[in-house]
Amino acid sequence: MEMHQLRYFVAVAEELHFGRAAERENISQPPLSFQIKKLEQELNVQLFKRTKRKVELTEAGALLLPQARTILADVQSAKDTASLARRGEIGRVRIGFVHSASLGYLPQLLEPFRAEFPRVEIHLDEMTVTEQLVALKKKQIDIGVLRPPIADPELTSFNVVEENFVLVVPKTHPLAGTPSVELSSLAHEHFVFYPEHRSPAFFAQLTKMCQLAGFSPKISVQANTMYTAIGLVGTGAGIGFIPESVACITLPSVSFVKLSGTDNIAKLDLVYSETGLSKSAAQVVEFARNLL
Amino acid sequence: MEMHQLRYFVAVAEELHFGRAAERENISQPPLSFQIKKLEQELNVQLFKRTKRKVELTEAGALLLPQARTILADVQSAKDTASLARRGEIGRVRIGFVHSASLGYLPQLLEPFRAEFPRVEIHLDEMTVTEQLVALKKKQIDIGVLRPPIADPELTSFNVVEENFVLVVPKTHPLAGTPSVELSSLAHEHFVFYPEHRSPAFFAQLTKMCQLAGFSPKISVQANTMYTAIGLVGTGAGIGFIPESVACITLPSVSFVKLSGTDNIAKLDLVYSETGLSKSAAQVVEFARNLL
DNA sequence: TTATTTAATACCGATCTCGTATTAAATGTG
DNA sequence: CACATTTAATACGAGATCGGTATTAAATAA
Repeated sequence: MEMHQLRYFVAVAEELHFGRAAERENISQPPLSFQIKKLEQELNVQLFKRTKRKVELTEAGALLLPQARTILADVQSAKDTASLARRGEIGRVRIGFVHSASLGYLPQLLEPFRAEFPRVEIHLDEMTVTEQLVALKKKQIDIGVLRPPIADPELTSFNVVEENFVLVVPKTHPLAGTPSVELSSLAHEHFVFYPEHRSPAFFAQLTKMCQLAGFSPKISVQANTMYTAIGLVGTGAGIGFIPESVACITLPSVSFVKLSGTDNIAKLDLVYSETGLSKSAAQVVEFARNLL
Repeated sequence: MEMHQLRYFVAVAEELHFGRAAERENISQPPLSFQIKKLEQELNVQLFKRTKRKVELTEAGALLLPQARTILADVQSAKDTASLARRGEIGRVRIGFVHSASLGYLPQLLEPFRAEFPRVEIHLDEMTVTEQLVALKKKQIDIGVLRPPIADPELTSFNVVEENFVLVVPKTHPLAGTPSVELSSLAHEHFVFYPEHRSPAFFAQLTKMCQLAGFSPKISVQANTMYTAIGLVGTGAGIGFIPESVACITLPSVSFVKLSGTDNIAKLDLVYSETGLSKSAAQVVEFARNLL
């Protein structure tokens, strides 16, 4: 049972006329008659009752017709799928991201992307920067969203978000309610920090930021996520830094204070490996680039 | 996109090895490679990532695989359908029947038939004898179940049920409760009869039966169905005849009495036209014949 | 009876598929 | 590091298949 035989069968079944069906299929009538006969021989059943004057479907033909149509439609749909896949408009993209990207950048990127590419399945995994770099190498994720800088020469990256840090303080702290504060005035404070092993570069950035302001931060406790950091600040464990976009999480026990001064910028980069990047992942990358 | 290309594609996708896939499809490796390449060219997308050492599906290939399997399975199912249709084990059979056959004969025939041929769709239409004969000619039904005799030489028929008539009388009638009665003793009674136009032969049979017993029946009212006849007897409109199998319908207001004497046989015939009988209808006819 | 319509048949040429032989490249081994 | 082995791709030729043209046979209509 060949594809063209099914096409021819459907054409004859719909036209009920070999000549017109042949015309519709852009072949001449004799080979069409031949192919129908061949199909009938293979199935060992008469599909059409034909007199010299009239063609009609047999019971078997009528049963076969909808199935033939389904098969041809499925073939078309398979072709469409291939076409979408070629353009990266269908597929699966696995994205790793640091927890702090989930509030600001990720929705900003993915909401419009999903609207334009509804058939691209996005698989999200919250991971540390370190984990993301490993997963990118192992091809376990296609794209990482993390805090720069990254050193690996095999990975491509570009900056997608730049925002200021803000200070989180307990409601009971003298700074609570202050519009802004100089970083250098915080030398005596105790800090809720982030563990070095999860994001060495981010840790280094924060430390260097403090040192440029003239002090070494006294770390009272380390929090795995910024959400817990805010919580810990609320319990009086110290004060902390978070990127502005995370400050949309408010607790009754904490206040946010602007940091004045330069070089207190929290960056977010999109990272991927050029080699073996899937078409749909490339679409996400391109989309992110155009968003800038 | 040809059928064999889909088969080859699925084989390679499952084996992930051109040599083994070729063996499985009973062709040699070069033409298989060629067909896959051709398919990729038509779809304009790479389906496999192949090094000289390893074959794996691309994203597009992985998306195509389930669809290809579906298509191949549907083709197989279409072949199965054709095979069943050839043997008359699938299809639609339209059966016309007189109302009085619905209680006794029809379930007796159709219940075991449906068990053996579950994919044959049975379409039932309650019709008068006259209507059935017309519908058979017009090919509106495939088979009729009616009360003989029939005269048409183009129709084939055989007897499927022979049963005695019983007498229906009101509970208040002197005969109520009597075990049996001679037909000839009913000359003075009024009868609930059946209209001649619905089944001329049946009407004639009943009339002749009475005349052989020595009287002409006095008809008080005519009932379209035997069910209404029983009801009318219950209201005191007269007494009536029904085939034994219909006597399973009881009303508190009526009694049934056996008729003694010969030639009071109600017959039911199965009728069909040999010409243009569908395979599945032929299966029903054969099944009915074997049931005897 | 004749003209017309329509599917089937006969035959030929072009294309396609498949097989054999061979090549090229990657991996594993002595 | 050279060599054997594995595996997919390439080259080419034989046979099958498909489709085209010309024609035939049969059924209907005039």
